[in-house]
Amino acid sequence: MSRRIPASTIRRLSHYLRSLEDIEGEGRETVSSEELADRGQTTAAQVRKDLSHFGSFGKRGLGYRVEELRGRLRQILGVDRVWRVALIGAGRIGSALFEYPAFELRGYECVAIVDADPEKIGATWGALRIRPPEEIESLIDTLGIELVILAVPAQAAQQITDRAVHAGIKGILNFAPIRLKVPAHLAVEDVNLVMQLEALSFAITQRGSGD
Amino acid sequence: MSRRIPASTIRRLSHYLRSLEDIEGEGRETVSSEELADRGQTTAAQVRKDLSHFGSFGKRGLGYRVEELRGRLRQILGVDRVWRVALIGAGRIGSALFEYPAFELRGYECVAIVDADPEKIGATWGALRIRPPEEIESLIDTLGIELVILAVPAQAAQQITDRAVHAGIKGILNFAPIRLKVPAHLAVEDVNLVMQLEALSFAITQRGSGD
DNA sequence: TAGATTTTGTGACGTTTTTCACAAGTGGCG
DNA sequence: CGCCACTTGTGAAAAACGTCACAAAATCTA
Ligand SMILES: NC(=O)c1ccc[n+]([C@@H]2O[C@H](COP(=O)([O-])OP(=O)(O)OC[C@H]3O[C@@H](n4cnc5c(N)ncnc54)[C@H](O)[C@@H]3O)[C@@H](O)[C@H]2O)c1
Ligand SMILES: NC(=O)c1ccc[n+]([C@@H]2O[C@H](COP(=O)([O-])OP(=O)(O)OC[C@H]3O[C@@H](n4cnc5c(N)ncnc54)[C@H](O)[C@@H]3O)[C@@H](O)[C@H]2O)c1
Repeated sequence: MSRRIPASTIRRLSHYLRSLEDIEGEGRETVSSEELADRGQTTAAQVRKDLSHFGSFGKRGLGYRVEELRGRLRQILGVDRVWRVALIGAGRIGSALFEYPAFELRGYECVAIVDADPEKIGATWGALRIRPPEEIESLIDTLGIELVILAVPAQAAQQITDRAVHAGIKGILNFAPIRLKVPAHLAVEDVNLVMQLEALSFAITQRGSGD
Repeated sequence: MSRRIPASTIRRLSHYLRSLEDIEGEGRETVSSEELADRGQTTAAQVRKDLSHFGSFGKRGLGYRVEELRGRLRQILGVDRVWRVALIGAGRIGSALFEYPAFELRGYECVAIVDADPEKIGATWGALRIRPPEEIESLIDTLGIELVILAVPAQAAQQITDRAVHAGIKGILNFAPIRLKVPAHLAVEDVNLVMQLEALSFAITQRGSGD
């Protein structure tokens, strides 16, 4: 039951949640920390330590009730409710994301799409009409949007961010390869695929030369 | 000059490299650890420690010569050469990635596209023709492919991986939301956007209830 | 009920990573 | 040249994170 939670713990909690869904799908009722560890590339002690930051959810000798733990994790991760999301940038990556069903399945509901291209503004994607950037603030405000998926070119990203932040959003999933300047309290997750490719080439290069 | 390098160091090195490119674009010749730190959301001491794992590249009193450090980082990260990449899965995310210029700019050159859909096989994207999965091994072999960008549905991912690994690839950028089973020496980077959204909703939820 | 068996929750411990602090280089300038 | 201002590189200290080991709780068996 501690205060500051390591980011690595949060990542693992997401894995545990996915594993629990799988296990529930298999019809199982309980699960041990050891099994969760096996499915998540970690150790049983780590699983228990991770969970212990938030309380004690298991029964000694038995393990965890799958359904209960799943509910607890959803609560902890804040996915026990619907999050209203705006997609800003209806380009290549934006359209792939929009059609990706996994987001909505997890409670992230895209309720607005914004793009600056006059050719795109007004077009309909699913049930949504693409809106111009001028409407960002009012959309966020009237639709109660808390999260933004930012998929615009790098040079537009900071400006859009400032406006979204000003309108009261709470978190950003940022695809633009820049470090956004935001108030300290705001949550930002960067998706940087070039960095991940570089991690791969480093690992491969290192391995070859190192030992 | 140590042996085992933290993953967080590698991530920061990528940031430093990008910052150095910006700085070079601004026409500057030298840079201090402090300025690199400011641009990278870290500290000057951390920058110096990160670099010190690989040697000493700066001059006391002066800082680092931008061009030289950039070259060293490219060498360290293994991006001082071209990496041949296969894109497997020519769907929504695959097509966004294929058209993303940042990869090629950094030396990741897509030299093959594979998809299982008969409607897609044979189509041309840029200068490439989409190949059927049966050809994975021979493409990897004859084209000298070392990296795979895996953008197929989760249920196909492991099978494709096994074949690519068998054919000798060295790293995988994996978009499928499963943990791939690969030999220990193989480099895998997972892109898991749902996990990143969950990190956001956790941070937001936590902040609200915590303090 | 007693004893064997299982598995959690957690304090203590060990390792990794970050931060700190400063001696030692470097160039500029009077 | 000698001093000053600046900045690196790096041991040592601190903090963060992960692992271990075991008492405690729960079930099962007979
Ligand atoms: N394509 C990829 O695979 C990929 C991968 C990782 C990151 N990214 C990053 O994601 C961002 C978008 O990439 P993309 O490939 O989809 O580019 P894209 O050009 O296909 O799409 C960008 C969209 O943003 C719109 N836009 C531009 N300025 C805008 C503004 N001020 N307000 C609202 N909309 C605006 C454009 O009209 C366009 O529709 C870029 O920052 C890119 O670096 C792309
Ligand atoms: N769309 C997104 O925004 C997004 C985001 C993150 C992760 N992902 C993941 O990326 C993967 C692809 O997603 P998508 O949205 O592009 O799906 P998609 O259905 O649009 O594309 C998948 C492609 O893979 C091809 N394919 C299927 N089986 C194959 C096989 N055995 N060999 C070769 N090709 C095969 C299909 O023909 C299709 O073209 C999925 O695992 C998904 O979970 C998608």
